[in-house]
Amino acid sequence: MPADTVITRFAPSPTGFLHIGGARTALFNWLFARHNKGEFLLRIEDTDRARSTPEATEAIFAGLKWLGLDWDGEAVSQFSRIARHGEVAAEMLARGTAYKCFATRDEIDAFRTEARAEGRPPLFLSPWRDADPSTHPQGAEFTIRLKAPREGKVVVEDKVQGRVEWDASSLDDLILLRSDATPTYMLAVVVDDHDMAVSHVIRGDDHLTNAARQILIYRAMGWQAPVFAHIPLIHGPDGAKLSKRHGALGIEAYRDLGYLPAALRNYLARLGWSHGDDEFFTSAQAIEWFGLEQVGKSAARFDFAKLENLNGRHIRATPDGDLVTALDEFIAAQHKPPLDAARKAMLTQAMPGLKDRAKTLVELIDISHYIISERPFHPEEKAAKHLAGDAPATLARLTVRLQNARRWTAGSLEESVRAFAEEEQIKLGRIAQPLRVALTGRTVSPGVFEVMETLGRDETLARLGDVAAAP
RNA sequence: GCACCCUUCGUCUAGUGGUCCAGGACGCCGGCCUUUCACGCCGGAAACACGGGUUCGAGUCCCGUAGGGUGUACCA
Repeated sequence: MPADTVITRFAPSPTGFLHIGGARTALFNWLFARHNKGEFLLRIEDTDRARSTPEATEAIFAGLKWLGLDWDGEAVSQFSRIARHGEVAAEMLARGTAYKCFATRDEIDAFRTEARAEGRPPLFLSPWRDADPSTHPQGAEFTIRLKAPREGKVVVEDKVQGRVEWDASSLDDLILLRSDATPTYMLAVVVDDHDMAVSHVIRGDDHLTNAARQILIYRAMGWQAPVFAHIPLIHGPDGAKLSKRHGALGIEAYRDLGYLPAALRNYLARLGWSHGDDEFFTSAQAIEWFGLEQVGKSAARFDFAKLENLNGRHIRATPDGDLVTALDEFIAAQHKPPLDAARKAMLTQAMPGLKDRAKTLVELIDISHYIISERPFHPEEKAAKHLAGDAPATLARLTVRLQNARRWTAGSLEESVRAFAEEEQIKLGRIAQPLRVALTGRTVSPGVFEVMETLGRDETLARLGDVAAAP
């Protein structure tokens, strides 16, 4: 593989579902890799054994698959690489860029508490940094710390944030290997990113200061650091950090709400990244256009109204047959009775009139109610009003005419109903609404003549009969 | 506390010193279309956080203030 191949990775920790912020990070990595014809890798950061669960790992896989973010190769378990992490720590010890620290947790905690109380920086400077090995306590537990430079600057040339620098004195000697010999996140990411030949690290900007520390580890090992790009976080509608309490729903919640993966990708890409005034685009276009240069620096708020609008546009842009398939899968996922072939055919036929009226799959099912459900219908309360007064009598007269209709198409049906309204000297609306309610049980539906055509003569007449028979 | 990042309509954003009395999109308001509701179309209200500089000229550069965010773990 050529050295200039772009390799990105998404590295979630399996401590819960794939949330929307993680999904966007994954999306940006995927977009960047695909744009550059590189690779998009997946690594599960499961070194925290207490909090990691296999269920969460599965949820992340499922979430990425549903969103359509395919990764290259097998997902890597960070925990499985624990031996290699230990090896690197040992090498750093040998190189003199790390040291054993025998300070106990209690000592460190006490130091920090005191420092804070006195208003001093709570940076723990280990007394073991330059200790002679002969003074090391025998058999005592120890951690391995990075021997970080005490002077100078640490610079991150970030593709999104620009040049950011810290005084080395503000960074502590972070722990590389815990006292139980397991690696910390800092060590593990660096070793894994290096070994996986990751060229671009694209992640949330909550990791920006971590980049400074990680660069120190790269330096200590004499490795070349990857290109960093810290993208801004997504905030909740109230501007606060997106947390579970603030509607940071798992990706599957968006699926259940009836959003299309294509729409979610579109929306998420547009959150923080732009390509001029383009708002509505396909993933192929996003891949073609994507670049780190057009990623903004400020946090964005999640806005359901806009997602919904975009979703509606994607629904309208989806071929009718695909929409029926999506509906079928959606219904199956909800454990509802599956659609039979006749209903699927009706849905496909009616879809042009249906999809204009739905912004989500949930709404699409709702507006398709007159096809999916069985007669007889019990009209909704406000719909029933259209069946009051002389409406049933008028409907009955219309039914007779309909029974003799020669052609059963929306066009000819409209002709005869219009003619009927003229004879009765009523406005079309006076008969169309009762007709709609009789046929769908609702006041809202696609054009009533299309509904009749979709339903067919027998079903239409049967529903009209139901109304006539009602008390 | 300290460090770092951010700040254009309610929201997402365009804007890389003059073409910006700031453009688009969502949402909102009004209208058209119409058998309902949508879709579509037309129109409207709505923003450069504040204060100093630099410059002939600043939304665009610099400094400060305010507000927001992130980090500061033997968590990732």
